[in-house]
Amino acid sequence: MINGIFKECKEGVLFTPSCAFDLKQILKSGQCFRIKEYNTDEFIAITGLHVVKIHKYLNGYIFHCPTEIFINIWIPYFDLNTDYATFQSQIKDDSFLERALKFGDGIRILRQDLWETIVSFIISQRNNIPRIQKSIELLCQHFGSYLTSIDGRKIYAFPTREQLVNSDISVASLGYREDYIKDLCSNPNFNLDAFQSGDFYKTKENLLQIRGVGEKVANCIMLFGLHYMDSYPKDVWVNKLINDVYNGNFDVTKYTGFAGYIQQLQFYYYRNIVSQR
DNA sequence: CACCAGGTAGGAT
DNA sequence: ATCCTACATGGT
Repeated sequence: MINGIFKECKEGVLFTPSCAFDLKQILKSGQCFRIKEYNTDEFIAITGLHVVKIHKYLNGYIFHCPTEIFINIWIPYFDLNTDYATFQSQIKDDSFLERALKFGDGIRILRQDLWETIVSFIISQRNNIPRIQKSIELLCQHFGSYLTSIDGRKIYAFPTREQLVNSDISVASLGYREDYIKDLCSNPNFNLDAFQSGDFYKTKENLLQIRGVGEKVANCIMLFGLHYMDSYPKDVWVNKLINDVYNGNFDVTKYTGFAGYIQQLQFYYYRNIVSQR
């Protein structure tokens, strides 16, 4: 682990970050829709069939799980083996980005489950974040496997394709996106292995074959579900910011190797602060 | 009432 | 190839 240290404690694992780890920022950064702060400084994170309670403790976080699970599941999920300090040190000569970094210095790019990411970002199109979260929560509650209970809250896994394919998913009120999800679940040609080639353009081409996936959603899936760090999704906020701050052109090639991280910093700062005035 | 939300498909030019 | 518009739903 590069940006912090961890050690066993009686509740599980105490993780003390040295760089770029703030759960509140991460859950409000728009890359994931299911990390929840259910009480002040008490969080639940879910990936695949794994659930963990995390609570803030001193200048770190306690993960309520065995050390082995922390190492095998949560270190990769929170991308703790990537050094964000190196990325951050390359931000200079750009006062907007410097302010964005100051505001969102706890953001990391998660390594989320691919299937969940595909479905979630199809739902995200022309939608707003609270409603996306609600729809996804309804899908999980109605069709996902029950995992466990944390402080009285029942936790469900994200539904598999098999769990969705013959279900009436209208309870999630996805609007016109419901058809996209149905198509995805029932398309016999769809196979998650198609996105594991390791080639940026081939992978994007394959993603664009999915009905409901265009340029922007494909880039989100590439960044958040496949960890292509050079993917730079342009949504309404990023387009607005490029116009307002950079007079219409932002040279992303300056940040090769971590363009997606730069995008997250810009998105999080602009959406939460600058545009609120 | 109009307008917006982490856009895209399908059709017209 | 590039431009245009309809699109479900719920919130302000």
